[in-house]
Amino acid sequence: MANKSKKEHILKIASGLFNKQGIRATGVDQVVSESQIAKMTLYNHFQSKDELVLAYLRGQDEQWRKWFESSVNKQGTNPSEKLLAIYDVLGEWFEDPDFNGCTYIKTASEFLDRSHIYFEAAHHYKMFMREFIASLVEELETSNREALTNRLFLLVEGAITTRMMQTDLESARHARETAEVILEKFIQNKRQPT
Amino acid sequence: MANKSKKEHILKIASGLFNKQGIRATGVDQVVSESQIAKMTLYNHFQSKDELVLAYLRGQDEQWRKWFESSVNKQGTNPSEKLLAIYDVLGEWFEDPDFNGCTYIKTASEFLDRSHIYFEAAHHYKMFMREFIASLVEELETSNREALTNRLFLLVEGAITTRMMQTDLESARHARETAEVILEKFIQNKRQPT
DNA sequence: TTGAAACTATACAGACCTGTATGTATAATT
DNA sequence: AATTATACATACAGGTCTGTATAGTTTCAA
Repeated sequence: MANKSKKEHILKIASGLFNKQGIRATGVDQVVSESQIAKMTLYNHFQSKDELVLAYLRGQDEQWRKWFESSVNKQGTNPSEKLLAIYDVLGEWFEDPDFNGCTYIKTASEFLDRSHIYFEAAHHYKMFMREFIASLVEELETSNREALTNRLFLLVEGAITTRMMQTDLESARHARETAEVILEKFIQNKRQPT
Repeated sequence: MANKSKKEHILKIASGLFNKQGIRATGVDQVVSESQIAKMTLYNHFQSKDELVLAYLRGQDEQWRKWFESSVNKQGTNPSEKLLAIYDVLGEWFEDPDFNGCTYIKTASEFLDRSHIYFEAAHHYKMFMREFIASLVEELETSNREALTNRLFLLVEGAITTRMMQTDLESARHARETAEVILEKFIQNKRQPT
């Protein structure tokens, strides 16, 4: 196994455990034993568990967002279609048998202190989602872009949370249907009569 | 200090710590020292940390829901007013300087295993919120009560999550404004002309 | 083939965790 | 006055945690 890929291997195993069990519940020893490496190898690549966790948070963002944004852009051709596709892609995510909720909602829940470095990271990465919506809304013809962004973002977070909590297994569809109503309300109707 | 109130005192201190720091991050020793009691006193009242945690989850539900439902019922006189009042009351909750997010979203985040007793408890208590909405929707004249309940519930959970994550500090207002649009869409317009 | 870099295994330090054991103090009840 | 319940302080068992120390082994390039 090559030098660089060993670090990636450790990070991959650790990410899986953090996602499934939580950060506090996952010890370095478990990461070591499941990665089948020596403990010192981990500490050669990561200065501390903190650094490993931050790499995990960064990696999840890169990986997940790449998948999410490309999936959305594939499904929709114009901005309002893309905005609605967000909820369809969420639905695909929810159907993944490995779906374990949103890394950042979970991390913020575990480290609620706003000045904690993990909370800050979680907040930071979560804002990208909001900005992705905002960038699509920007392309729309509507009077109040910020208000629309807030509402659509709210629906995304609600869908993720209710799905994670198992309180609404069809939350993605419900969010989409709600988004449709909201979008209609905000968009100056420019549709061609068919 | 009376017999019964000692148990309540311990539970109160523990609940504050669980809420602020999380369940895993709060050790029995800290509960003991901050309660200013002997460790054996805690273990005389609670068989284990598990039992203390379950008492915490139960207590939060009783306490919070009593406050929430009575606040909502105070603010609204008819069902649709009450449904919208939900988001105003959420807003009041969010302004509490001790606001620390939803106990059950946090607990589910910390103990993601669906068969874990804490996750089950969190899910259980969370469903009461959904049922509260459903009971109000029940009184409305509308065609699809379940669909409306799902949407309003989604907005509640989205508002709580975005507020906890600090990604939308006005989420209660945004949820309310969204709920107004949804409600209008679902209710057969029976308003008297004014 | 030699030498540096990376990895391995094992042991340990020091702090934390949950839960128990022991013995004492206090106050109400019998 | 004796009993009972409750609380107290202290110590400890046995396990976990993060991180380090040490010494031996593999890998790979010059």
